[in-house]
Amino acid sequence: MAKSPKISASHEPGGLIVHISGLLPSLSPAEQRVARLVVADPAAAARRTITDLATAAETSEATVIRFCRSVGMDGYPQLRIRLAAEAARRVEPPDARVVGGDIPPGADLAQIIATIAFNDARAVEETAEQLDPAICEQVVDAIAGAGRIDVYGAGASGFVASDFQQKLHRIGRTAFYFPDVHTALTSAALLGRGDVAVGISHTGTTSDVIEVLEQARARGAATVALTNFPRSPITEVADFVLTTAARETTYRSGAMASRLAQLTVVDCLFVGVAARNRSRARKALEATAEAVRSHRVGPGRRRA
Amino acid sequence: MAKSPKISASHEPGGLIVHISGLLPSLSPAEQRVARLVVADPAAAARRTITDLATAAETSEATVIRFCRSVGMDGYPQLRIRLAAEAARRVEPPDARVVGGDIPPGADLAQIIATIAFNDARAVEETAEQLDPAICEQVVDAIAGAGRIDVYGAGASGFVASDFQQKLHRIGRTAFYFPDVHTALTSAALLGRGDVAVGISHTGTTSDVIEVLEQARARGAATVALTNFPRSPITEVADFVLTTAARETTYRSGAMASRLAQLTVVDCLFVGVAARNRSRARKALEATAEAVRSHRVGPGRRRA
DNA sequence: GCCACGGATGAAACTTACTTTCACCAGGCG
DNA sequence: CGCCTGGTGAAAGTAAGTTTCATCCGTGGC
Repeated sequence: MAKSPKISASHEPGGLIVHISGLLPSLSPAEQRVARLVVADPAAAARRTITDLATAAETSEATVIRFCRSVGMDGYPQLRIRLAAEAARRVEPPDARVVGGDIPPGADLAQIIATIAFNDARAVEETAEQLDPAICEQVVDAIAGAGRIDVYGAGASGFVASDFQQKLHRIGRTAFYFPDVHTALTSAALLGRGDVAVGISHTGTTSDVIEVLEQARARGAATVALTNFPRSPITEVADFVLTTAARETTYRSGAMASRLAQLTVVDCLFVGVAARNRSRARKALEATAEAVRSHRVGPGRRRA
Repeated sequence: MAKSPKISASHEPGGLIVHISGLLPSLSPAEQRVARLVVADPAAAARRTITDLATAAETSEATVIRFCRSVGMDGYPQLRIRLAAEAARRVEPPDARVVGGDIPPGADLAQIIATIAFNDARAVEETAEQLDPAICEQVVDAIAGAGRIDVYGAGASGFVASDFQQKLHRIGRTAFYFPDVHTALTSAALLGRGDVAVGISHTGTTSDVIEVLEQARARGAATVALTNFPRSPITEVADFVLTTAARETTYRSGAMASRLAQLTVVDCLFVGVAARNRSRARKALEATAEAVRSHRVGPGRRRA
């Protein structure tokens, strides 16, 4: 029985379409008509029902099924989803993104969005890659065992600092953030051995933050710096230096990508600390979530 | 009220999966079970028959159909094909990283970092993909031409709100943020036609923010909602709805990835507004940068 | 506490899509 | 000329998908 010439369906390296066109000549006339339709527009074929496709190929459903078997599929539905997958794969690159650079003057919003997202995502990824787990570990240890944690930051980095403080607080660590330098200095003066001070500054040159960190260090607290520049002044007053990897672009300023990168680092530290005592952290989180529950309204019903 | 906010319903080029996870909370329990299966493994779902999937989700075929309709498909076959296409597009199974999931108890810091960074980066990318430039454009227009802009947000979203306020302020737009609900309500009551109110809430269920936005809308201001869930209550009081696409994981809470996604959206709006009047924005930015210069120390200073 | 209401749900009826069977036809060959 | 053979579609059969509808359950009004 020379029947059922099933061609290796399981593995068609060049793709299903290539595979089909390869054995096109070996198909019967009616099947060839089907095959040609499929090859011409896989995506469209995937959308059609078997009856539809049969009609378009001027043949019967039975032939379409036979075609499916001929190219190694189980049946029509399988062919359909394979075609859909195939079609999706060959549409790929819409890459109009402006890499790393500034936004061009004439850019439309879609371009702006793509550019920002790309740079933001890359900053996050690259930051993670260059983060030293060993140093993170030490910082996490310090924070997890700290009597008190002060987080400092000014301007855009202030948001990150504030966020970190709030996170630590939520899992039951005693943490503070001060928007005001004077208060921060006062607080730093009250730190001591066993406490931790975290200073956040993208440029690493914010004198306020450096000053406060210096004070904290003088009092015996462990100091941590989070900056984009490993050689910047802030690193000189820090016991531990964590760096972000944002290639900040010129004018758009606001340290946009860097802020995301900072937040990522903060999140890592946070999760690390929380993991130190899972059950306690979880309980604290649940308690805090519960606390705001009454400020939530029921989930949205679909609009009629 | 609820005059159908502009949720790009048909427009979800950012991926079906993202779209579905955004809709998840607005689905009924049985539909959610289906949705979770689909999101967890789109490729596998595409291979299943409707009966199969229904059984796996411990529900009936009818519910699966309802689910298809809920996410905007015609029926099951269409969903299947879209899923297959989707699954094909996202290529690699990310090796050790824990996708979208929680951090495993025994994870070491390197793993934690990789996981967080991956999810964060993805949230940013997927958010950008599903953002509707047309709606952004309208929002940017509104903000660029607004007499006054109020930004509302509570908890974690409060940071984002505050950040947005600060950004707008830096380029010379009159913007406010209020950490306190009462003050916010008061301010909202003073808004009027030509003003813009932006409400940020990851879940879209924060009653405080909804309330304030509602007030603003009643006074004639254009209202913008930024949330992860396109069917959540906040969208009912918003003229424009912008969505993030963070698949927030369970316990680690704090809406970590979502916050980055929110910031990305905020940045896009910011740059969009700044681009409306480049020279003025640039001048404002330079002025603000100049203002803090004296708080910066020279690079590589030796310890003082 | 009762009842009306509306949404959620699955069983079953129903429709459509897919698959198999089978009879037919055309051509090739003894 | 008759018999086989592969290709084909009509029609029967089966499975998949869709609709309908009765039931259930929670909610809010009285």
